[in-house]
Amino acid sequence: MISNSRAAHRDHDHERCQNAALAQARALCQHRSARLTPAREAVLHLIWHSHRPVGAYTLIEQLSAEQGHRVLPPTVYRALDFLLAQGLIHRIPSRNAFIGCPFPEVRHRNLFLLCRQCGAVAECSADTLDQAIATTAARAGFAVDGHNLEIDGLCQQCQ
Amino acid sequence: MISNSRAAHRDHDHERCQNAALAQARALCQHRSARLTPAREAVLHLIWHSHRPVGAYTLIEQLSAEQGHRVLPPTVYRALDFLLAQGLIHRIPSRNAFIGCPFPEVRHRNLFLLCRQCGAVAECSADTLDQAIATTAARAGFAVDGHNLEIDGLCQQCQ
DNA sequence: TAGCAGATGTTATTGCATTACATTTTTGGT
DNA sequence: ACCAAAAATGTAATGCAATAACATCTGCTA
Ligand SMILES: [Zn+2]
Ligand SMILES: [Zn+2]
Ligand SMILES: [Zn+2]
Ligand SMILES: [Zn+2]
Repeated sequence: MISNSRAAHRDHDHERCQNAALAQARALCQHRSARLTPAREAVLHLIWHSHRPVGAYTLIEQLSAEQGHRVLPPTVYRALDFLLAQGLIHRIPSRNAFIGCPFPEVRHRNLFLLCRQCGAVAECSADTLDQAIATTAARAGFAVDGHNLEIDGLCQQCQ
Repeated sequence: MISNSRAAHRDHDHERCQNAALAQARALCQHRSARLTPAREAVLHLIWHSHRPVGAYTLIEQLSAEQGHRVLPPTVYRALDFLLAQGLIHRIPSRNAFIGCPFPEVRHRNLFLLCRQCGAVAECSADTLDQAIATTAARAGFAVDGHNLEIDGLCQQCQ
């Protein structure tokens, strides 16, 4: 099992998270010949501002402030689409919000731990759990493409 | 494990599903002294029209047609809130839509099988899977309130 | 240098959900 | 039966999330 909950749900030097994520994104995009343009990188940087999911319109506001002129929805949504396609961010459906992926180089299913107190979201990837999900689906004769698991509760810090 | 996938993802006499759901809802509300008013029952009936999740604005249209006058959003959302609180329906966040719960009398976590072909959604309750989720969360020091698991893929009929 | 594909700018619209306040209906105590 | 409180419903307006459609620009390649 890999997880970023130790960082996400604790006090930590978050600039390291942010810098690491940006560096990794640049490396990954270079390797894939995908173009991490300034606009896309700016959105990714804003998303990594914290471990809390961010709404698209919040990003629009922040980006507008940063760039000194009014940024419109399609600009941000296009950047988000790119980042989603590259697996650099995830969308949290229950929140209509986006969060940075801490391990974009690894193919993985979606598994999030959402703390109702501090709002931070950690991501995990657990093969045993993915297996259990596959098994359950198989018992219903269901062929799995993918899944999204959101676990609500309290992180260790907030208990 | 309990599941309605045998019915939801196959040809079947769906009126029986609908009638059973309505009857059960009435019984449950009576037992709880919760008021399943005509408006609420009408919404529940519409939701049980099929095994596909329904959006709120679709319900608004259908209810308007049924009642012969313009029904406004808060009317439907209030009914939905009631039905959600009673566990008679669930919201599927990834679809912004609602679906009837086939076993509202049993306390359970959310686990849905969404067929990308036919659009039907089956619901399951699997203790072993709930356990696996709890275990995974526990390993991250996370105290679980609840979870929502949406599995995308193809149902047996559509494979 | 012409053409193309990808990326961005711009305007408008659609869909989903809630706030706030007025009115009506139901309920339980007298 | 009567009244007050609570619950439910009606109504208007608004806010937030996402997309459609079309124009323009940029960088690459033939
Ligand atoms: Zn961090
Ligand atoms: Zn991820
Ligand atoms: Zn049915
Ligand atoms: Zn259910």
